[in-house]
Amino acid sequence: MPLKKNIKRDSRAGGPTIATSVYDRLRADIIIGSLEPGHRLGTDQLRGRYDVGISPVREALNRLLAEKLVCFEDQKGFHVAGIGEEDLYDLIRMRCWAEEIALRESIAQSTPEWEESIIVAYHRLSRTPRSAQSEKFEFNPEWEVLHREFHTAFLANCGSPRLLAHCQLLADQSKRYRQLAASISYPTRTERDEHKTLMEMALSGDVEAAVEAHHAHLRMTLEIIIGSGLSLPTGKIAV
Amino acid sequence: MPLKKNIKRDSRAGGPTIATSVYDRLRADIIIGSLEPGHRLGTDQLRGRYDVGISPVREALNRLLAEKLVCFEDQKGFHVAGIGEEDLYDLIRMRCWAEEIALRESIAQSTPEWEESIIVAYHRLSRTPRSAQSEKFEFNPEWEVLHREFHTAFLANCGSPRLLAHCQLLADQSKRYRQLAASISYPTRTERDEHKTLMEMALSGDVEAAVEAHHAHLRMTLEIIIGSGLSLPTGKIAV
DNA sequence: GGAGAGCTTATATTCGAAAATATTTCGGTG
DNA sequence: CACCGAAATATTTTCGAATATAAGCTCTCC
Repeated sequence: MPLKKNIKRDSRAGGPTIATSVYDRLRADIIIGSLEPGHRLGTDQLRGRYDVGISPVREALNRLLAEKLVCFEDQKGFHVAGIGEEDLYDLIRMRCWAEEIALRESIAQSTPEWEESIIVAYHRLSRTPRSAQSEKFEFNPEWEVLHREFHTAFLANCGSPRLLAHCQLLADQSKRYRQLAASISYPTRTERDEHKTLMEMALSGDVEAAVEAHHAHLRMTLEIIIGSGLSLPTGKIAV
Repeated sequence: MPLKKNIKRDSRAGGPTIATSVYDRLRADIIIGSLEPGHRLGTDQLRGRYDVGISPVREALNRLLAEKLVCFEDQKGFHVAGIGEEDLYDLIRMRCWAEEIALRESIAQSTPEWEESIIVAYHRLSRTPRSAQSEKFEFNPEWEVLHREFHTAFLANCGSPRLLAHCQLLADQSKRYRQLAASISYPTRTERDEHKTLMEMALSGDVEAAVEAHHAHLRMTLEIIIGSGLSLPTGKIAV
């Protein structure tokens, strides 16, 4: 259950507003799945859940529209955006396009610093456990941060702030699917090996091999979920 | 000056909320430039400008974050996102990438309906005046709607809702630059000819020619603004 | 002269009640 | 039983005052 503390008690000077804190927690709850796709986000409900007033709740909800994790309709309020098979296809496809461009640009402008950042990111990621618990999959926030840094390292040299931002946004939108895939495939999938391959291919300078390895990695989420035969909840998709 | 009516007087049942109306007007004012890049968006100021309460103003501002037309900092409020030369380069480059993919996919899956939608959109656009006034450039909302429909027609067959949405978002983000370019180049630039070329190239089935014509068209905004020697206001860019 | 503390002013944020709107329930009629 | 309209209930949205925070200004001390 939600941890109901520290939002009101301490001074916020120089720190996040209540609205920003609610935003962070709402976002995390949607990504982890404790607020499920399609779920109504009623202001009274959230007020109770996060122990805050209506105004910060509404501010947070409006801000979450930017990430397409939330849908909104005038006078009908907000609900968690849906997920679905077709959307997953589209999202992975989109990620392959965007990240291919960024990867190609990054390799084309390869520098020693870029290469080193990938190696360091791989090293950090590989010494962190994928799951917070070993018997069953449990979201590990630390691994997630390092995982994002690892993947960002490949794209960071592309020279386009907007492209990089877009790749990040797509990665964020993939998180819900990735959590699902992780809980299905854990502990069978050896992501560490996949990450090593990505690094080696990128550092080899063989653009086509690097791109293909990258695509294969992104598609794994799709294959795991579709292969599981799991029926994804429908509900309105936000793109 | 802002038209201060019809927000409070009529029942809103089934229609847009006050917040949504403010959002629309704020957005339009930013794009047209009456709210300039870098401009502080104080809640008291906007309250007076749009004759509404603080809550709808804040709701609208939070929603505008999604389109990167507005920047926000906890406790420091909102301001209009900046524009700049480097950002313009990046944005055009990004648009070229994204729209190239969408155009290639659309041509690859060409259908008679797709072709017809382009022809109809061209016809509608070409019989509408670019400027609301002939002696000098004045924003013509009708032309803008048809212009967007024309460009969307080319990409709509790409089969990816997310890619199409992203192209739309990039086009929205380009609007400020496009208004600027239009006021510089009017009436010299003959956009109608450019649009005709785009149509012909796309319908010819020559993918490379169509893509190149498309890129050239997108780059015109960049060339007009850079060629004018105009110094773009700086200020924080939102990507 | 510069740095820091304290005070004042401006404005961002939050509060929670009131107003507006949507949804559900109930009763009447054909 | 089905449909419609009215009333009741639930929820969203807005209101505007109160509270919290940042920014600017002044004074004092080293």
